[in-house]
Amino acid sequence: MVVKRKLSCGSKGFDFPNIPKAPRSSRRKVSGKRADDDYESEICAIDLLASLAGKLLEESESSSTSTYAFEGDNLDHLGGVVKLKQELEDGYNKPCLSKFFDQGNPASKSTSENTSVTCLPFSSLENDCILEKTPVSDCKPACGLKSLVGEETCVVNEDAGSGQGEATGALKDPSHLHLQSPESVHLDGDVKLPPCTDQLPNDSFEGYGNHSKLVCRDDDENYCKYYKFSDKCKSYRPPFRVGNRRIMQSVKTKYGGRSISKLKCFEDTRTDGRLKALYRKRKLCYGYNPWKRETVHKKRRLSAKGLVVNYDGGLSSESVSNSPEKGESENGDFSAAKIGLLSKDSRVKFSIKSLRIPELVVEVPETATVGLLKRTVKEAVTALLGGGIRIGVLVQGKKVRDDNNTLSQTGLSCRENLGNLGFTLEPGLETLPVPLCSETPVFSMPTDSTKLSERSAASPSLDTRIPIPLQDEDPLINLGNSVENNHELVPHPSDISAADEQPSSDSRALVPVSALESEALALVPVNEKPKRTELSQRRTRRPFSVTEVEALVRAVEEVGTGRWRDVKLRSFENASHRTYVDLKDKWKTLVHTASISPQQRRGEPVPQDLLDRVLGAHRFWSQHQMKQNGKHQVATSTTMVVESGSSV
DNA sequence: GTTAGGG
DNA sequence: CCCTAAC
Repeated sequence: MVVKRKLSCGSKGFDFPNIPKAPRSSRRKVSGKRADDDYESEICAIDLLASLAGKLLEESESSSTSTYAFEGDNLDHLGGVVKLKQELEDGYNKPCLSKFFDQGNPASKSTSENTSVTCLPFSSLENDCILEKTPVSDCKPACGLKSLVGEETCVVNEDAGSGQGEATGALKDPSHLHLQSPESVHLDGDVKLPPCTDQLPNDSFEGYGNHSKLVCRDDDENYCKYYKFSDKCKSYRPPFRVGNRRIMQSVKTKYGGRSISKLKCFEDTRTDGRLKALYRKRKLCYGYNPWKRETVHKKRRLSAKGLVVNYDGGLSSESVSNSPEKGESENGDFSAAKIGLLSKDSRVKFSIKSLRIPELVVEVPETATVGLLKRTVKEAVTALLGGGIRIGVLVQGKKVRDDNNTLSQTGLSCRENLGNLGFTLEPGLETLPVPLCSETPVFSMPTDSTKLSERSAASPSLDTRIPIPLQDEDPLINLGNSVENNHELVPHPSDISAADEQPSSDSRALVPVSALESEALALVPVNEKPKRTELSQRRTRRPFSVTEVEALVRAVEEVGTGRWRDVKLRSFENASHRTYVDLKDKWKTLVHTASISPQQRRGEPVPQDLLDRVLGAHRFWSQHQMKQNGKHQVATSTTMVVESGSSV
């Protein structure tokens, strides 16, 4: 028989010292581990560029060419380097990149000296991230890619992080990709740069042969650099090589002034021709700031149908003139001059003004804020790119399907009119619609997925439907990150798709969704499989109002702590955005807030009387729980005694 | 699915 | 607000 005693106590009268709850001490707190693929979506833009570079290179190669495997520090033999710099910060970036280079990284210097070749001394690689190494083609490197910052660096900017907004970062119309002769290498000025562009090191995106290097950086001055060779070269394995390519990764990160360097090796078995970005720890490359939010730079306008998002600028690359007389780096580790693999002729320069995702469909309610819109678009782009994207090449408006033809065979050479070269972004093969979030019911999709798929297959358009929470707050505002809010809804008289080679593909980048009473909307990317990163999108911070706090306090006073579900049902049943975990967390912070001096408190002040009630309830229910525990123990032993003695 | 606690 | 272990 279990002895049960009723606790007869009011909400006051107990003033026991706070006694910690029975800790679940046995459980180990495993530090949050990030999925390896967390990074992939975040550098998908790099992936994209690299894929593009690889594609271009592939097409420029004749089928028999690779000779050398880049191994270890044999950078002298690199056929080329493509370096991409990406400012990333947990998917978002900040404008300034200078620090890393200010610290004496020699790689940062070469580009600032009017050389079109950025030479990265291998010695610096230990701070870099070498992802892949493959044999370098010795074919006539018909082209190279060099990205531009200012004029030399490619910046894939997902977030300008600048008050100027509209900075670099988006993907633009493939038709804007241009081929240029070596003599006319430069950007069309279509790429906008963040305010700190001038600080950007000239650690630019360059390409020679098949070797590419990707550099990304987050706002904590964390850098990752990736080297990658065209997959095409996989078939040209040096005799001494066995097995898969080895991939080395060296990541240097810095947190709070501390640097962490890691060197890893991977085996890459991938054969899909895409760059493989290998991340093992998100935090290795990105400072962890759980409150950071991201945006995508974009133009947007309100149309009759709704918001239209136009991605503008940001993804650009430029070919490199690999003239031997150039590119001798200070350290001379690998330069075009030393490489000597690149012929002086038949080189084609590409100035990729921009890439644009032809069609991106997201759904937002009218009441969504700009910040949420940005977030949504960012998710859409991330999902899009992360799902695997293919590059199509258009010449004279016709799609070039034979990847084995050389550029000249395709009719592309520096002597030809290259104005009609275009690139398209196409959805990858994996295009199963997957909900990105499930907090709320998924909307009906404006059009059936079949049609979307058809349209996507028939054109370079990509549809990605993304739900966003319907909220009245701009997370960026809440974060005090006001720079992004300088963006305005800019009326955009022209249809963003007007210049598209697919005029039929309408421009509804954003389709208004009927307002739902629920505070969150669902999204369904139509063509891309989102990655876990998207799935675990952090919710928008929604500070508790005093009213909510009061309701919470009242509920806790009534049902006690430890019954958060009841609290939720009792006082927050209609607040769909408040989960019982939220309430529990809020209570936790309330107790803490009430325990500290008013001077230490932040945010919207909570009336002292409420805080007093918090402490009172906390004390009471803590004690109550203790008594419960003690009673339970007594009861247990009593039961045991009874059972053992009852012989029943 | 809830709860507790660390991050 | 997220994540995870323990229930």
